[in-house]
Amino acid sequence: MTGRNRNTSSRRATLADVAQVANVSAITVSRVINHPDKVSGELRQRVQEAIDMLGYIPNQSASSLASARSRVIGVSIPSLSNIVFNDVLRGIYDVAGANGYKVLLVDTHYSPMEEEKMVRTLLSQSPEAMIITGGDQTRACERMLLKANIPVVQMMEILDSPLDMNVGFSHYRAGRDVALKLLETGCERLGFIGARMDTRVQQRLAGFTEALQSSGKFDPGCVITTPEPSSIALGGEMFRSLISTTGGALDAIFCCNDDLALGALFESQRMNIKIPSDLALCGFNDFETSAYVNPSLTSVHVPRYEMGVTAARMILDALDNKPALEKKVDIGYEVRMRQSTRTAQDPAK
Amino acid sequence: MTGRNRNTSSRRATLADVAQVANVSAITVSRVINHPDKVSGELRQRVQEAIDMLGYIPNQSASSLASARSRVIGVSIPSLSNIVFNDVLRGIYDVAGANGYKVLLVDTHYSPMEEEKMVRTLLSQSPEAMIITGGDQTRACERMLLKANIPVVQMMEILDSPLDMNVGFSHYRAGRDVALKLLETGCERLGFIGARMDTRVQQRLAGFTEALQSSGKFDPGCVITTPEPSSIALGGEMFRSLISTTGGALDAIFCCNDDLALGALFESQRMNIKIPSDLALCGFNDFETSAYVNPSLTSVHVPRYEMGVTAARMILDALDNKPALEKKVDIGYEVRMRQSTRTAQDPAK
DNA sequence: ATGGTAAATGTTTGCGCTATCATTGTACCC
DNA sequence: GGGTACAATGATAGCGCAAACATTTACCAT
Repeated sequence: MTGRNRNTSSRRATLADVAQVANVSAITVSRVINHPDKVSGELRQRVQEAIDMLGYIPNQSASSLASARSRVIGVSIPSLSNIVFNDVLRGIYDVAGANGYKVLLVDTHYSPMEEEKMVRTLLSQSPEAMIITGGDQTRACERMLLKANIPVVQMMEILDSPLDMNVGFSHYRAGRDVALKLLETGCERLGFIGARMDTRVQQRLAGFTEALQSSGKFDPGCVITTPEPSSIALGGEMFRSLISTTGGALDAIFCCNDDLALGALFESQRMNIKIPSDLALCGFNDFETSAYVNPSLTSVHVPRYEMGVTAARMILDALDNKPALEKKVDIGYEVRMRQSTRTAQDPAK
Repeated sequence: MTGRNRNTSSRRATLADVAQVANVSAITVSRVINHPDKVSGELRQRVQEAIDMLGYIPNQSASSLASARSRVIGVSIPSLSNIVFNDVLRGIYDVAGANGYKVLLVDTHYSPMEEEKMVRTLLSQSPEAMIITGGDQTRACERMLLKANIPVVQMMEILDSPLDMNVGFSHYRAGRDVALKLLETGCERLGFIGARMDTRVQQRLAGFTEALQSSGKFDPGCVITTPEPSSIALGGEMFRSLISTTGGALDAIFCCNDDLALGALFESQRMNIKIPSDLALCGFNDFETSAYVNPSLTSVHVPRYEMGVTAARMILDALDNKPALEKKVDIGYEVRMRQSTRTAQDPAK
């Protein structure tokens, strides 16, 4: 089979190949793909047939280069394993995909240095916009993002001075509200279990601490943290450790996320500690498990999917030059009181 | 500020800009970035300074176009919300990232038609390789993938005739093994709860069914399935429903995944059904929760992270023209017997 | 008829980069 | 001292596409 190399089978087909088969100019093929309304029905059909025949797939690199439009949104998250980001990503993908945008996703492993590298990688793809997590970027990373001159959304938390746009909620207030709610149910001695201790967890702890201090009930000896990543296993270990160091004198424990809280809950069952009568337990993020476990777990619910959707919509509006309604959106949260904590009416110990 | 448009501040810097500042040719700058060993130390430093000064970030579209290398691996998964894929993705990202590849990820929502569209999108980015899920592609999708003439890995399940490479395990054998293990512990009447019912779940059910039929213990009335996506809530509902239709005569239930199994477990606690003495329960995928919940949940453990790593490594080897050790890798699985099932020695009911 | 307008299609050019080949400089050998 | 070998750098061309501008045709109002 001579000529195999220069024919349809081997080389990837180009616009020019399609144009030749359809007996039109290359730009007409381009128009059929990008602006079909600008081509007559007859030609449109002829070109489409040639495209199908050759199995033509446009070369997006060439298109991006020529048109300065990549149709890519860069997204940076700190962890692929933390399922908190799944829902957020789903929101972003749903909105971006429905509007013809691809998502290029990177994982920074909670490291600003790595984030800087990853953002550079993303920017080299000429994304039309970026969605990044939190406000803890390096100076160099901020400079790159500003210089890129594209819409940027920082998500997950509310920032004092975002680079551009911002959607999230106040982890500080959420942590404070948890403490207040626990106090309301008659709990006096409150403990805290925290892992990873990224900025958002630190803010939760700060709010929690502040609420306790202002009612004179803060005891640093009841706070236990670790830089290790959260897991159910770790929650169990830290629970056991906190119970032993405090001599079992705690009324309630706030775990910085539901992984830890579920680990604590399961461990408490093994230790024969009654939840909530012996000890109340509160998590954060409100996983589906938390609502169904027995006793069900009090947690802070966050509209993560909606946050992803909002981030993507803010980006799209900015790209469409729509006047942004707000550059900063507080997506809120809700403390969901369940069986793992006591009720105000029944603060029995 | 005249001239602002043509200077560093506004327009994105190009190779030529860097070259001019460093007083070298453009190709030298390119070499500093891509083949630094081919440039003398002095020039390399001068160029690097110019790059830093201008905040130059290469345009990957132009690079891809000129070099026919995109450094992109396309990955297609059926669901972003199903956390089973998190671990797999983590494996892929870790290996791909460490080797300078970007991952372009799409979600097909378990639809072959959507998968076809998404694969077309991925191919338009000229990926150097593709990792896709399962073997349930449309004919057109298969044709596109073959025509692209790049390494392709189909993952998650073992296929009879993969398009190219394949890593996964036999869901059929896993389902069969679960049935056999449950029979070994003295369970006679086995039920099945399945949701989503994608091909892999169907294979688990087929294996499960086959094992029961060959020992004359299969009862289709004990099988309950739905095309809805799995969730803990759904697991609870289906459990309640299966218990009521079978009149509570079951010895054990195999849930097609751990979401459903945990939902069933939590619901059984509320219904005051004793696990495993009244009823044994087995899940699939072995989430972390399953090992720590009380009673701990028997489940089928799958090395998902390793599967992702293996998929990426197979791709890299193929791209390096290393002789692939095997085109098909069985990553295996393991039925982990825990407290939610009985033991062979103690088959008490 | 004449000019004017708009729709349909084509020609040219350049996006930013790298492969390829060409050139220059430098060390080294017999 | 003339040749060989190789390292370092540069000039040129072209990757595939779409923006910008040009041309053709059809149709209408005057």
